[in-house]
Amino acid sequence: MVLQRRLEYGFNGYQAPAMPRASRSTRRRAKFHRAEDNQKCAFDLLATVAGKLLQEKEDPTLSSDTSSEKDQCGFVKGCQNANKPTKSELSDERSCDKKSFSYPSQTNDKNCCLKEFPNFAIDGHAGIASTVTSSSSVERLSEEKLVDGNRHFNMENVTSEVKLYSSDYSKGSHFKLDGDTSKGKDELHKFGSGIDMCSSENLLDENPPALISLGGNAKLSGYTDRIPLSKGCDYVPVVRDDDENSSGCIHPINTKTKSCRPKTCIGDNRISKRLASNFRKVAEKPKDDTRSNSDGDWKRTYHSKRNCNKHPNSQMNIPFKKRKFYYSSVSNNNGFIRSSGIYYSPENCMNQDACGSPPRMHKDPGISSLEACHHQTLRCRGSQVKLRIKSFRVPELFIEVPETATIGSLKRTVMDAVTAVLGGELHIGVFLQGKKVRDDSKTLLQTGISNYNQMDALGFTLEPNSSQSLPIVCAAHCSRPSADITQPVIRYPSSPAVIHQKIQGNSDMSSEHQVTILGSHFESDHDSAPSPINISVDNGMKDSKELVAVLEMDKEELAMVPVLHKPKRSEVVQRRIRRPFSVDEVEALVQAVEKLGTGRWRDVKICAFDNAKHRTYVDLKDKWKTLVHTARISPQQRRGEPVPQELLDRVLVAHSFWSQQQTKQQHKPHRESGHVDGSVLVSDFCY
DNA sequence: TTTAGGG
DNA sequence: CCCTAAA
Repeated sequence: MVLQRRLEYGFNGYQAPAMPRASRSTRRRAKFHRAEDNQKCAFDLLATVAGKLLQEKEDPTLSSDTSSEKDQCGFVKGCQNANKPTKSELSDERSCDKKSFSYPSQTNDKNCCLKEFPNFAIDGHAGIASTVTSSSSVERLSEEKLVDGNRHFNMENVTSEVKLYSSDYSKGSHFKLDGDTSKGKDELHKFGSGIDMCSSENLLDENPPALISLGGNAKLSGYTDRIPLSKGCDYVPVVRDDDENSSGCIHPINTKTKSCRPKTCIGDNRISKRLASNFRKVAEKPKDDTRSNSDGDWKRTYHSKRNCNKHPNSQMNIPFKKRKFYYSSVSNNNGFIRSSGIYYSPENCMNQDACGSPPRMHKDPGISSLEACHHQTLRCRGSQVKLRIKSFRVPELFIEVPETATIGSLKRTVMDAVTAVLGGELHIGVFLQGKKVRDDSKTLLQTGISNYNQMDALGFTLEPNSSQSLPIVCAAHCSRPSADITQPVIRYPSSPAVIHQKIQGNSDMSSEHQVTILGSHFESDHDSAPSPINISVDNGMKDSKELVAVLEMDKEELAMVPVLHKPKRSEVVQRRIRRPFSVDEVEALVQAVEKLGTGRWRDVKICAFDNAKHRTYVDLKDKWKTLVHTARISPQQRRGEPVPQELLDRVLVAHSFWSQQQTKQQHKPHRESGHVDGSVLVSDFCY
């Protein structure tokens, strides 16, 4: 149920200047200290999406697993004498535990309603409006779209636009890319800035979307760096998606501040800081695997997960990744940005006849690939082909935020959306005469690119990586029967059925026209590395998610081909979903700790949570920590599902007891691991 | 890998 | 829950 009316912002692609990624440390600072910081990166955004979605979409398998009942007494008896069990003893414990105690079933099943949360759709249709949203949102969005002729908002940077849709007629909103002319030329040379999303009211009438001009370098408030933006922006009219059927995939984003979030929201802003380490660890945490496994064999699950990680489908569950961009560019007198580290190697084409290998991109790791040049030029100088990218277009984006959202959060959301698009791993597609050139082994000459007369027919596209960029959350088509809660129910729409899109060609500068200008109608590339955001468009234009590079002839400029820094796949990670312990789980934990004591979390895990794949011994340790804390605070201060006081009392007793035991053993290091004391005392806990 | 403890 | 030093 929609609790709030939301503003929905449609972002058509806009000129993509270098979109920086704040350093990790910066992000962390920003997250912790500046809630309104516009540097909040897209990772947070996506992580929030993922987390929210996951939370809302509990594992149906676990949720439905209500058959098991635990035999508390059996559990205790089985472990009664296992105060300090050896490995073999633990094996015995396990067997007895399994027989007598079953991991409490999940009870916190939740519906999959996502519409309460702001929906955020990143739709990579280059120049074509599209909507990716939940069905519920779609309805609302569609209604508003159909009725709302005003409130559109265009944010354009060269060939881009940002549209804002709102059902609220009383207000107007718009964004603008704030050209920062206050900075000197030196600033123009810097990369790493953002876009200043300014908002004002009553600026829009019922006509057309406000178009925002750009000049100089746009900035995003809060950014310390500047991105030089190309001048001479041209505008693209709003092209809206009026397809009521636009549904299937949603990208919920919680843009609220922490205080505004639903209590169960887990999409906290701490996500990104853990990305790096998670990237490293995701594959080495077998017990982190919470994938539901009917046979309870976590090892098998572990292996399957490992294998799954190598599988494309698995990668598609990875919603975001750590990205690092380096910017080192200079702008020439023409205002173009030159990336000296990326260029077509002349040697590859000097001797085209003998050049059996395709032109290779030489990439300086220190050079950003997002340096969208003002113009992309391809020309032939003898046998040497030089290219320059004129501009990249950011696919249109649709976001949805509550009306109560702050301007700052709105800015941040927009920034995140843009960053998410630009930060994804991209591939380069080459189009010639409207046909996609698929054979990488062909030479330019063989392909015809070296033909000067056909230069106008050459086009480049930035194609989001199918496994990483632009994660789209699919709410309506999540077909994972044994969905692992920790494995985000996130997928990239690879089927046209997932996302519907229409082109509203009501303007002379529609996206279609732009594409026409590019000299190509884009052929579908479904058969080759299906783009995660392939959109079915009824005009034949496909791969609309691609960022389009405009080619222009330029006889002066050095060839430059922007290329995105390719993040390592191993950096992809997803924060585990928060799954509060149920009372049954707490009870199981308490019993296990009563028996085994604190400090033996692995044993506790094996003993009481062996079948709970998503509970690691670290989790259990953490839970015990919180339980002790909870037991010590007043009931009024406690949050979440109330834990029976009886359990909390036991927690305190067990905790004090085992703390005492630890102290004793520290004073008696010579003593055996406490079998005698333990068994005697532990028996007190076995009622 | 586990434990322990801070974040 | 995450992260990580230390064992």
